[in-house]
Formats: sequence, C-alpha cells, structure tokens
Amino acid sequence: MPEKTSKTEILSKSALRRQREREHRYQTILAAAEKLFATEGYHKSSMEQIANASEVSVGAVYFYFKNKEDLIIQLLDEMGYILRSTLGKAFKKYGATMEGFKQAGYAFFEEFCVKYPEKCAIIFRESVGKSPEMEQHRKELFDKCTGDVRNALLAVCENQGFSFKGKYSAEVIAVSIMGIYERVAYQYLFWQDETHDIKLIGRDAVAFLIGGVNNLLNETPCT
Amino acid sequence: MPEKTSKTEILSKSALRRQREREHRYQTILAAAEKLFATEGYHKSSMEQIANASEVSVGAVYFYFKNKEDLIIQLLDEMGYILRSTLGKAFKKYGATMEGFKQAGYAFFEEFCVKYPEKCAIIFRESVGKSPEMEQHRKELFDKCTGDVRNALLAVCENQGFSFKGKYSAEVIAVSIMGIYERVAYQYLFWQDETHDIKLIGRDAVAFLIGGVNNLLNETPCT
Amino acid sequence: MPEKTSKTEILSKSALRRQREREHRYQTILAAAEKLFATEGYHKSSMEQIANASEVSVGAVYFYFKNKEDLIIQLLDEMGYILRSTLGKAFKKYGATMEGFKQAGYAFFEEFCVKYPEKCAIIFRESVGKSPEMEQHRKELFDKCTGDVRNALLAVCENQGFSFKGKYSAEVIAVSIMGIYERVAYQYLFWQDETHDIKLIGRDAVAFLIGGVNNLLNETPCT
Amino acid sequence: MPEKTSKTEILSKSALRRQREREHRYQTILAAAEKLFATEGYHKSSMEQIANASEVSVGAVYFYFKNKEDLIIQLLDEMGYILRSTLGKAFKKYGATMEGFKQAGYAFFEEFCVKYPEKCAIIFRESVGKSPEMEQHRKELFDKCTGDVRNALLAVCENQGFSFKGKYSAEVIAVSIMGIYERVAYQYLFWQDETHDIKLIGRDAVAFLIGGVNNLLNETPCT
DNA sequence: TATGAATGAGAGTTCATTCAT
DNA sequence: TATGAATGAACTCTCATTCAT
Repeated sequence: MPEKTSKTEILSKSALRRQREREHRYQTILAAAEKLFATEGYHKSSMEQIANASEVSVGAVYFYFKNKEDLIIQLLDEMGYILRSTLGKAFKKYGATMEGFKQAGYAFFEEFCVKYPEKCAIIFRESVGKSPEMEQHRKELFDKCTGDVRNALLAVCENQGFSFKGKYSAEVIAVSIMGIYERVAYQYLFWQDETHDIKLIGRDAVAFLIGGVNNLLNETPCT
Repeated sequence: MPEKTSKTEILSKSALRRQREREHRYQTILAAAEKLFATEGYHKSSMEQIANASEVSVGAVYFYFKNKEDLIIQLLDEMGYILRSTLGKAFKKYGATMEGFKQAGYAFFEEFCVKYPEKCAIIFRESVGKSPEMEQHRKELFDKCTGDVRNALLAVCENQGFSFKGKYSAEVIAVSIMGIYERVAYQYLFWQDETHDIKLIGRDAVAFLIGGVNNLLNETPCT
Repeated sequence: MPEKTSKTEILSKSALRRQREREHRYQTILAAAEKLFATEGYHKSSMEQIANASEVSVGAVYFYFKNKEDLIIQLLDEMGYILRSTLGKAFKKYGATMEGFKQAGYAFFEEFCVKYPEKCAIIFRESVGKSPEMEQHRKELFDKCTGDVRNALLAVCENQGFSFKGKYSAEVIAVSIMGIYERVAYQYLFWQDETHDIKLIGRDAVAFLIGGVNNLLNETPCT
Repeated sequence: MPEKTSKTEILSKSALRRQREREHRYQTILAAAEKLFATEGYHKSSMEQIANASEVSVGAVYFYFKNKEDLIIQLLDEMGYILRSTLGKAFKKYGATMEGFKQAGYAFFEEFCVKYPEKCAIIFRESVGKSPEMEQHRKELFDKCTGDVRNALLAVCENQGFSFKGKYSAEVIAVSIMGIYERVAYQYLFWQDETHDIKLIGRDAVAFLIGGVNNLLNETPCT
C-alpha cells in the first residue's frame, strides 16, 4: 500500500475518504493483475490489459506501481503473508504437536489452494524464472515458509524428545515438505484440475509426509 | 532431429557425411540454446544470441528448429529421456526393492543434478509458465517420471505384499516424491548454490522420502 | 509575475500579505526550476520534480505558470534582464569608452558567469533548440544584448571619430562578441570546469576582442 | 559505417553488392535523420518518422544504428570530419600564414555554412544539451576544431616570430574564434535567414577576428 | 488558491520470424 | 542448405496537462 501521508496527523474527512479511495484503487488494480497473470500468464498480460481490467488508465497503474514487475512482487508479498498465516494458524491451534503439523498440511490444500487458486498460479507458476528481482522475492517467500516449517519441526521434535541427524536435516526436510505442497498443488490444480478432489489428494500427501517425519524421529533419538 | 532422408536406403559416403554434419549442427545449436536459456533465461535469450553462440546464422537455427519454443521443447524431451534413464538404471540395478528406490533418489541428486545443472535450470525454472504448448510438454515429462515412480512404488509394494490406501495414493506419493526432488534441487542448486554439498543434502531428502514410503507400507497391509 | 489584482487600489493588510506570499511562491518555483534545468537538463526535469523541489503541488506550478515552457521563458526573461544590467552598469561607469567596453567584458565573466553559473547553463545550453517558442525568446534575448553591444560600439566609435565599414559591420561585430562570451563560458564552465580560472580566461578573451575592435576602428576612419 | 565482414578476404560479387547496398541504406537513413533533425528538431523527430523518410522499417533503422542517440552521434562525427577538412584545406593552401587563417574563416561561412546548413543546425542547435553522451561527442568535436585553430595560430605565430601571453591565451583565442563562427552562423542562418548575405557577413566577422589576432601578435613579442 | 490523482497519447526499443539471394 | 537484412507488431514506460474536490 502506498503511504503518501507520512505525517501522522489527524486527517480531515475528505482526506480520509481520498485515502480510502486510493487504497481501494490499489487493491482493484492488484486484483485485476492477479487474475490476468493467473489466467493469461505474466508475459502475455500487458499493462494496457491490466489497466482496462481495472477500469483505469495505464498511467494510473504506473501511479500506484513502479512497473510491471512491482505488481507481481506486491502480489507475492501479499500472498506470502496469507500463506504463512494460514499454515501458522492451523499449526498453533494444536500446540507444537504432530497433529498441528498435519493440520497445517490440510490447511494448505483445503484452505489456501481451494480459496486462492490464482495465488497458487502466481506463486508456483507465473513468478518462476522471470527476472533476478522476482526470483529474489520468490526465494524470500519460500525461505520464510521453509523457516516456519523447520521451526515447527524442531518445536515438535523438542516436545517429543528427539532430534535430527545431519547438518542440514531439519532444513532439508522443511524444503522437501514445501516441495510436496508445491508439486501436488501444481499437478492437481493446474494440470489435472481435480480441484474437487484436492482434499483427498492433500490428505494422502500429508499422510505421506507425516509418515516421513515420524519415521525420521523414531530413527533418530535425541542426543 | 529432423529426418530428411526418410527412405532407409544405402546412403552414399557424402550423404552420410552430410547427415553427420547436420546432426552435429543440430546438437551444437541445442547445446548453445541450453546454455543460454539456463544462464540468461529463456526470454532474455534472443534467437540472434543463440545463432551467434552456435556460430551459425539466424536462418540456420530456423532450418533446424520450427521456432524458439521448439528449441526448448526439444531440450525438454531430450532431458526427459536422460532423467528417466538415470533414475531407471539405478532402480533396476537392485530389482524392485526399497534399495533400488533409494539408489534412484541418490542418482537424481548425485548424477543428474551434478552432471546437468543446466538441464535442471531448464526443466525446473526456464520452462515454467511460458506457454500452453510448453506447459503441455512439461506436464508430459513430469507425468512420465511420476508414472515411473508410481510403477516402481507398486512393484516394490507387490514384492513386499502391501498396497496403498486411497484411490490416488500411489500417484500422489509419486507426485510428492517428484516435488521433493524438484524443490530440493531448486533450493540448493539455484538459490543457495551448495552444489558441493548436494550429495549430503540429497541423502537427507532421500532418507526422508524413504521413511515416508516405509511408513505408508507398514501402516497399510495388503488386502 | 501573474498580476491578479489589476485595479491599483489601496490593498488591505491581508491582501498585501497574500500578494507577498504569492510573489514568494512564484520565485521559489522559478528558483527550483532553474536549479533542476541547469543540473538535470530541461527534458529530464519533470513538472513533478519541480513541484517537489519547490514544496508545492503540481497544480500550484500550473497556477503560477502556463506550462513547462513558460517556466523556462520566464527564466530567460529574468536572466536577460540581469545580464544586460550587469554589462550595462560596467559599461556606463566609464562613459562610452573603450575602457567601459573592456569592463563590460570582465563583468560578464567575473560577475555573471561566476555568480550565476546556473543561469549560464540555461541560457547557453538548456534553452537551445527546444521549441520555436523558446527559440523566439532566446533570439529576443540575444538580439537585445547584441543591440546593446552594437550601440555601445557605435557610441565609442562616435566618441573617437570613427565608423564601421559594411552594411552589417557593427552588428556582425556585436554578434561576434556575444559568440566569444558564449563559447568561452560554455567551454570553461561546463566542459572543463575551470571556474576558478575563469577570471584569467575572461581577461584573455576580452583582450582578444578589444584587439579586434581596436584594429577595426583604426583601419576604418569615419567618413 | 557498420563493418560486418571483419575477415579481409576476397569478397564474392554478390557479397560486394550486398555490402554496397548496406552502405547505401546506412547513408540513406543518416541523410533522412539529418534532414528531420534539422527541420523538425531532434526530439520532435520520432524513429518512425525517420524510418518512413528513409523508406525502411523501424527495425531496419535499429539494425543500422544502436539507438536514436547513435544516429545523431554518427552525424556529429561525420560532420566533424567535413568541417575540419574544409577549414584545414583552406588554411593549408596558403601555408601557415595570416592569409591562410583568413581563408579558413571564409571557408567556414562560404563553404560549410552554405553547403551544409542542415549540418550547422545539428552541430550548433540540435545536439546541444541533449544528453551527457551527446555532450561528450560535441565536446570532442569542438575540442578538435579548437585544437586545429590553436595549432594554426601557433604555426602562424612562429612563422612571424611572436608568441602569446598567458597560460591559456592561444587556446582561449581559438575558443573565441570558434565562438564567433558559431554565433554568427546561428544568428544569420537560423534566426535572420540571411543566407544570401552570409558571404559579406562572414567577411566582416573574419575581418574582426583577424584584427583581434593581429593586435595580439603585435602586443606580444616572442620570448 | 491549492491539491494530487488521473489521463492517454506518444516515444523508444526489442525480437521472433520471414525470405530473397 | 545457409545467410542475414528486413519487417512490424507489441510492449513498457514517461510525463505534460487537466480537473474534481
């Protein structure tokens, strides 16, 4: 969101209304871009199309966003926040337990993927290999998620009195889990469009990864 | 490879030489494209750059390949073949056993990723979300790999007298495993460049997925 | 300066204050534009930048000035006045003599160029070849200066009982002198930045042009 | 001129013809750009207009020239060569004498300005204050000319057994002379369009500057 | 008076693809 | 077969100017 009024002063009514309108426009454009990127692809969506879809002029888009790349980066940041909230909330509901871990997995498929298939398209497809800038933002998003998963893993681990083997282990497993989420979503959302069955599919995937984690814990007693 | 002499006749010496040269050019161009796509990115690599890098004219590139997309599609097909061979060979060496499964995992990280980081870049990064055509080829490649993994899974399963639960199970697990491979490679090859440690990292990832599979097998006795 | 109160009436205190403020804003904007044009270039300076630099809104700039071109035209007029004053004052101090002529030359380099390098940049660089309108104003400015020099020349000439040859002579010489001023300033202010030595440089240039004038006078006795 | 065939080999007939055609196109585009820049102004001339005027596509213009700036830079270089040749030839005809100096001045007005008013427009108007890159090229052009004049000045000086005063003198005078040329051309070619009288005007200007030089020489005996 | 969001025409530039030679 | 000059549509981005508030 562009913060034009830096001074924290008491705003007049009309100033407040303007700010609201600005925020609204900003979101409208972002939403239009999200939809277009997800359906037409990032490169096939021109700034003119985005402007038309948001019912503003091209100039207005550039008023709110530095450039085309900025649009997708803002989207990435926004959806990174949503994704982490979704997983985090599910995990915390059960304390640092295996059950929480499982529920976070379910939440990914049953909430995030189902509610926001377009965000999935952007995060897993449209933002891939576009530019160094974008790759950096993608990496940061994934790093944060991986970090969350890894921390969750370690918390559960500690709870149950176990630890991980190798130097990387916990991190590698976190990365692996993200990989499962990503590819399963990609396969069944974009390629086979079994959105209606994504719940069952997700359950299988989660069962598999939980199994992997359990197995690892049993084999690696805490030192 | 463009097959210009369809009749399987006895070729003259000069015809043979020409065919060899043609094949050589074809591979040269493909190699140049692979390198450029991997290092500069698909969109940032122009046909002129590819022509220059292969030391041929732009027209020549169009003689051997229908268009730019065709270049990456050929690369995709080629590397699909290599990837499946690599995994298949490792798996078959140990018969349809868990050990073969494990070795295939190792082969992915220690052979494919290490030998062909550029192919990884194209398969996992540069060919993502570019066009419907390309997406189709990517899907076919992944489907074949997933199919291989799934069949391997079922073969091992049958060998050990177990089966999978749900309607999707085996397939979902196969997809999940591909997801692990993909993301771990992406993370440690492109983002953190720990190519030197990829062996250890791969071992961890494989340990994790084997654990998941084992766990699944133990919990689901054959009916 | 926009003259909003056309009736020459007795203004109330608040009206006076407002007028003062208006004048102040006008000058602030003009100063900001001058600086930006001189340092960034006319085309590279956007109206938004000018507004920001003057700490007013874009709309305010348009309230005080018709358009972007108007800004530079006002600047041109203003600096034309300053330039002519500077030269005129120096010339008049010594009556219509060769010495006065010399002093005017010194004043150009040692006062105008040194005090107002930014005005030099605009008059000699940024306003060149921008638009017919601007070219017209530039021409008028130069014509006035040339006229001044020509009149001075003729006054000195008459004083000393000489005249010029050809139909153009006096004018051509005046133009030539302006050319010397312009290019010497350009060379040593913008290109070699020997602002510290501009005094010596100016002395040389003036010596040269005085020589030319003297020579001309000696060779052309008044008819 | 773009040099595409670096190998100095014997070119085939068709290759030769192609090269000729390429050279021809290059010159056609350059000529069209020169005309447009001179008449419409650099900024007002779009690449599309230039392409249309040269009867080629926009892409072709970009095939021969890196960008729009490159066009004017090539023009600048080319006309720098012509200008220096014109002056140099006139000067050398009379050996290193005052007469040669005078003739070079005449050549500027009577040959260069008359034959190439468009080149004058570009060198003195359209290339001024456009971009750092262009300014650099302009500076180089002027520096070379100034250097020529300065060297000529010193040569004549030596011939006649005199020298110059200050540290800068010779250079400052050379710059001054260039300033006279420039402004007189500007005034009577672009502003008053007295092209028909440019000969007389030039004579006056040259008489003036020769007077200045003579005067200087007389006052500064050789050390 | 003053604001600043909105406009939209216009510009420079790129590049996949074609085709005469 | 091979060349590489030529095409031209398409794209991103800029910015002077306007106008409702």
